[in-house]
Amino acid sequence: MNPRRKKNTRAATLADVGRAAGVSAMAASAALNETRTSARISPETRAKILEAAEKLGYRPNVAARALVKRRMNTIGVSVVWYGSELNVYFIEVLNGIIEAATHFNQNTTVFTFHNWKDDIDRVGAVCDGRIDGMILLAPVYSSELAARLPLHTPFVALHANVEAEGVVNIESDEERGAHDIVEKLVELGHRRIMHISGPRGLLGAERRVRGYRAALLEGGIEPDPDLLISSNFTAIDGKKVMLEWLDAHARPNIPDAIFCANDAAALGVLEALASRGIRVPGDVSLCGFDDTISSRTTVPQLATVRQPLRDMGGKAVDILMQRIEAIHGGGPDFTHSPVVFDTSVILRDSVIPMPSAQQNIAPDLNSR
Amino acid sequence: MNPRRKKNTRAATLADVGRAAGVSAMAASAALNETRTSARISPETRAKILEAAEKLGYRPNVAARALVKRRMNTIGVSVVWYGSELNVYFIEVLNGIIEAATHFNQNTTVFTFHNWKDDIDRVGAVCDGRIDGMILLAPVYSSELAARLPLHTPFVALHANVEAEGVVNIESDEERGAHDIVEKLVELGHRRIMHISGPRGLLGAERRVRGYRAALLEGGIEPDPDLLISSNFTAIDGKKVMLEWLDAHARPNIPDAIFCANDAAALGVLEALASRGIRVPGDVSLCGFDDTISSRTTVPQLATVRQPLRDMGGKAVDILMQRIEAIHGGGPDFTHSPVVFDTSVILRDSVIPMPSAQQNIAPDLNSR
DNA sequence: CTGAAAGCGCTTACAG
DNA sequence: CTGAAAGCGCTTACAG
Repeated sequence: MNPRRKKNTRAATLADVGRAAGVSAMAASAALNETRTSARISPETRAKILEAAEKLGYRPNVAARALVKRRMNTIGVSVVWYGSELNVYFIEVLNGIIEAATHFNQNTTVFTFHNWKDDIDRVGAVCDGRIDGMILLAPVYSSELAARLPLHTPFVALHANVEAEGVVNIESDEERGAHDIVEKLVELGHRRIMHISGPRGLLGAERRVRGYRAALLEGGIEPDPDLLISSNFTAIDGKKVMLEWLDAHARPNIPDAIFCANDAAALGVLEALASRGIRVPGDVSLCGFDDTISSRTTVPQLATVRQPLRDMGGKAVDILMQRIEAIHGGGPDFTHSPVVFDTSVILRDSVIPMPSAQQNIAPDLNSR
Repeated sequence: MNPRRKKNTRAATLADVGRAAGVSAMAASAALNETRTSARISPETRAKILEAAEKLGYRPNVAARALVKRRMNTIGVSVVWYGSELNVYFIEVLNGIIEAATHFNQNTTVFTFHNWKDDIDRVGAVCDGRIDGMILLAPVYSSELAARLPLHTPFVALHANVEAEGVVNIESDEERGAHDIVEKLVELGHRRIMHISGPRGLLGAERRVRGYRAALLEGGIEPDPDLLISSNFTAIDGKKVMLEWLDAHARPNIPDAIFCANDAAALGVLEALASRGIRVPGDVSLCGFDDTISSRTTVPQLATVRQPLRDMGGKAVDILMQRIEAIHGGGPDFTHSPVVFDTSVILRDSVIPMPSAQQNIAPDLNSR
């Protein structure tokens, strides 16, 4: 256009391709898209078009296509950052989401918020044509706020802490998982079992507390309020509350075992214990929840409850895609009932039988 | 909610807003965007327009806007997954990227590839208007391939392993970092210092090897080829190569200290040593590189070289934004020279003075 | 100061 | 079978 050489090379358009091949832009579109109607393009013409496109490095402009197709081929993921650390839980789920999205030829874009309550409008604001659907990751909001989500965008939630009408939730049997790992600790001879919970009131945190209490009671152990500490699912806070507890209690009173509401908190606890010279698992057994990468990169490796985070992320995409297809017509209908995944206990080096149960064995051998 | 169950709720358009307010779509646009020309909208009209927009839940369609503005307000991040595990290095960098992008009001979309060499075309394919610029994370490709990157999209690389023309690279002084930590080991009395490197040939791996060698030579130690092992930056392979080396060597020949090319490899080495009853740091000192979260969650905590990964991610966004602004006119010019961050040695419990230098001290006291 | 028109790049539906 | 036209939703540039 401009005879003066401009710095920014402009991307080639369909019109450019058509011009180079001596056909109309429309013919180029038909040939490149292999639409039904492209049968009418003669093989030679089509070859010329493909060649021109290749030579010009033609890429269909996604915004233009989206405008007419009303489809961006992109799914959004909304997540809140607590503090400023992206946690590993999120990464595992994102892993599954990206993988599944790629399988459907969809892009994934991540939106981060500070706070579900205040930012729910921003979640809605993002539904402006840039995404075809949205996955809400561990959302916490009121149902009134949830009602403000735009109707024209389909939503799927994962680990939702509140039920929103018409939003399918993907979850795991957290209460069962918590129960099973605490039951295991009891079987191994531990009696004074501490739980470092998530924020009280959140569905996920409460379910884990319920499982913990149930397993204790089944084992004939009366839950000790002094051994139930509330934290917020982060390593930093896990470390903090553990140190505070240790400061307030004499060394002989440390628990036999500690069950943390998630792996991140367990990492913080591990740091706190190490800094006070309390050995894991020699002095206290420790376990987490989630089976994130980090549970395998601690030394000792962390016993935990596995929820198939990656699969759960993938499932969220599957369901979201069904809803998107349904909206765009043609797709089969979808279900509104929550999807519940099983959990399983993963025993690793951080948990050993209560030492008193084997006091004739030298301490060294406990850690192999 | 909707009793009519109108499935296909369509998002409100500017025309809808204009109609509701009794003005043209263009007037609505001017009022809502507060453009210079919007001064001409009377306060009453503007109020009516804002009210109508609010009531209709109007959101400017991003695809339409992008089409005319040639701007998506989205930056892409390209990353290769080795195996199927997203590693912690990536998480830290992504943290910084998302944070900075949010600050500039930009979205971040992550593209994952299997292999830089084969997928470089796919990196280009993604430059189709959906992103305004791209960050390449630790890319490995040939400069010929790099030349195929679309000219119309600005790129910034982080930890690039090959230099591509016109692509600014963000890096850290890895050679210096490796040198400094090995120098420290020498100062502490260690002589037989092993290095478990990254894949030979990769820029980052070579720089660390060079720093290692230089520090040895400065300390009057002739590098021993038997103590230089090549691995691939993963925990799994780090464990494997360490075990192989131990199998091939008699116990008295184990090194005084081991410097791993990254933290992940060091975790694997830690496992390998533990499985053979070799104590860290009692029998051998160990250190990594990167200062990822995992270096703080091992017992003992891992000495390492810190590179400010998060800041580096943020810097990549800063520079990319400059280039994007420059292309869209108006912005200040940008530099093509690489940006080099400082590294620093972080000493932690996994490194102690060479025991022979303090043989009168009981082993227990070494680990506090 | 105002509104009508053109155009971003593409696809779909419709005449010829 | 083919090309010309309309339109997706928005903003910019241009007449009145």
